[in-house]
Amino acid sequence: MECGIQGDRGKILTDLSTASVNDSNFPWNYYVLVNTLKVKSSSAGTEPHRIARIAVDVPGAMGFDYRVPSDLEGQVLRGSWVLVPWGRARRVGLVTQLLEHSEVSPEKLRDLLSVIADAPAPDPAWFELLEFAARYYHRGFGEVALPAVPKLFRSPPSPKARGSAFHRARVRAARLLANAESVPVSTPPALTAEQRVALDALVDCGQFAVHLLHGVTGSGKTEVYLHWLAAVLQRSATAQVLLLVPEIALTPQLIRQIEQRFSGEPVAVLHSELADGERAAHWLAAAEGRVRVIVGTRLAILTPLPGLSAIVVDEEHDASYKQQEGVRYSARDLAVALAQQRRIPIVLGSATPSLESWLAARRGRYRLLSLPNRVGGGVLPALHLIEPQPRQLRHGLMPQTVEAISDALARNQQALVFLNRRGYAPVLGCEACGWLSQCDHCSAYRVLHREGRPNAAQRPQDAAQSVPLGSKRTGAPGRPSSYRLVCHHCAAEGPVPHHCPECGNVDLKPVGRGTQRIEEGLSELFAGARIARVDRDVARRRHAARQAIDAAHAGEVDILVGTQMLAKGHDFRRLSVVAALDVDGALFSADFRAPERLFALMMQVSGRAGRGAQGARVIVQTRFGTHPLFAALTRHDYDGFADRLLTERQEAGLPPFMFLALLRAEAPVLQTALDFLAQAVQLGRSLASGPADGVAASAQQSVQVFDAVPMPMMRVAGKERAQLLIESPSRPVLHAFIDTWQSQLDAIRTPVRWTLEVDPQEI
DNA sequence: AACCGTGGCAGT
DNA sequence: CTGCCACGGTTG
Repeated sequence: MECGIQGDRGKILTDLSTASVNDSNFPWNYYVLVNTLKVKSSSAGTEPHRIARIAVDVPGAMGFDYRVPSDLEGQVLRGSWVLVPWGRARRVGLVTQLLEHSEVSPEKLRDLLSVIADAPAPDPAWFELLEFAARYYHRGFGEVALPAVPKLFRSPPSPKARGSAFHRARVRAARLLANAESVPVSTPPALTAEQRVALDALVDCGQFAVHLLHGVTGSGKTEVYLHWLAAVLQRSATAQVLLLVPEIALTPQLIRQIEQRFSGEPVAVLHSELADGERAAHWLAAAEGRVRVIVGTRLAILTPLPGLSAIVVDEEHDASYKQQEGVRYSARDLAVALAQQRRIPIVLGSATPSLESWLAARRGRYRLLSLPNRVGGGVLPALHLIEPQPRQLRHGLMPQTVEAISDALARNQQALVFLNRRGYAPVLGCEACGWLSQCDHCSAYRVLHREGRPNAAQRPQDAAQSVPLGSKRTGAPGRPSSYRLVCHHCAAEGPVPHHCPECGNVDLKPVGRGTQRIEEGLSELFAGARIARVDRDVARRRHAARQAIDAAHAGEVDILVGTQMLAKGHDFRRLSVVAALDVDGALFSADFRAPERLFALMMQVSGRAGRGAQGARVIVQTRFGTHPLFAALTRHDYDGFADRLLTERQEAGLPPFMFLALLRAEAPVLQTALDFLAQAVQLGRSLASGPADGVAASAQQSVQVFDAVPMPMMRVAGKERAQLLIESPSRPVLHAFIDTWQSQLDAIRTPVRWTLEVDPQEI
């Protein structure tokens, strides 16, 4: 079997780890200069090291220097976990460097307190990944490394606790390992010829290679992953495999399926919802190589995995791989960088790959594997576009939509109504004067929510009735229900005013529809049908969303209503109609990625239909049925759509042909943020057009600094925000630019809070 | 992030 | 004159 993509590794390196100084394109002098300023290098010597540079969990910090007490010399290594004094408190830190001298004045230096004896052994490969991420996202090592460590290991040991956090986690992990032995074993289904071809093409020989597994919904990508990972595990007793999944897909069902498939093989699960103790146990078991199968969401990529031998990123285009706070890393990109660093193969799977991956495949840097057909000969559902006519709409549905749902119910099949807008109505308005329920703190409307009513799934007989607003009860006797106005962007919420705050008119009307209102409408249109709603409001109540989904699987639900929470991973056997409402907003969004996301979402939503049922249909109510996006959707033509978008992106000078970074600023008053950004623009432009030996080697490698603009949602939670975009066709040039620019920005004394984001996904 | 010290301001 | 709060700088 051929291993890797011959002759192309250099290219991949340039693309994904261009901050690496190994790259010949890299402006060497520049980089070295910047980094000596940031991390003072040590001179090599034979004397024992006296100073340890230690990363702690502090924003913006590269590391802090401590003296190594003489009795600890030899125990303090790069990668050691240590306890250090921090002001009057203590902190856990990681040793990043050993030095002989510190630039810090001697009177400030303090001794580190102790080495945490039973912490995991230093993991150089993990450090290499963290260093890459810190460099790539222009953050301190500690900012990247410590959030990647479970909270229990980060907090200094309390004298009261018995044993160390590591010890307790190890005990727990042992229980996890013991339990795994007792899982019934499932025999893997036979692969289709198509799946077999894809599987055979996957490399499992310890070479770096990126495979893009492009398979339509229902084509059995998961089976290919699981077969491949099982084969990798079989090759070596110490091999570990990592399966990354989108947040929404990490369900107990998936975990169970994986546990059954890797019979007797314990599975570590890593995601942010885990309780602290559980997360610590799974993390430690993974970090010490005791668990060989690791399944997790984006944060799992930053776990030490000493035996890592293969990576799968499922639904690689999914937005949840992008961390949206703190260090805004992309777990998918880091996964590719990690695979390259560890010289192991990686599979990126999707029905609608990101344009970044698609381009890489088109250029031959990623190897494209296709699963164009559904397993079991299932056909993709037919797409129907219906233009909503205001006079014909009933509770937001066109007659054809109502009819399709009726048909499905009559044949004892299920329907899914998809609407990416939770709440009862997106706005409350006054008909007399035009007042709208604007949020006081954000540039957004407060959303009308209905509260105090159980999910219809639990009380299907409790049909909702239309009720005048302001009423404190629904038609259901004794069951109080009230409306509230809720801002989706800040914590603000409040009661519905009894009369218009502007003109006093008492006739306030909900404008538009959210999932709650659609749910209510459906229960009127389909009396007796069992309806369940799944959105973030339902999911807030523990297990409620899962119960609704389980009920749907069990055939106890006729119509599912929900947001994109319903779009992924679920495979409803009897689902034959999917209706998507109100998707038009995304067609004309200011964000250039909106069409790409809408296409992926529509493919995913429609993929829910027809897996078990014949003649499945997807109905999209849109006023823009002639939009090329829908033509491509109708033909199930991702390739054509993606190629077309790539052409547009190339012409417009946008990713994946350009590399972007975003400087965001927020302040109580917009102008303050804009003033700061104006300085940043000035500094940036003189830097970009600087001397010939500066950042811009040629016009083709230049950095362009755009003007600062208010963010699309200018005000959130009382803060006004603005941003400025920089771009370059060369990643190394962009990174070198940011290094200098960032240090210039650091020197500006300003009350403005600013952050720099590399590879922003939302603009 | 969490903590401390400073300085401005209001209230006694 | 005292007490409180807000802000900004530091943590090695």
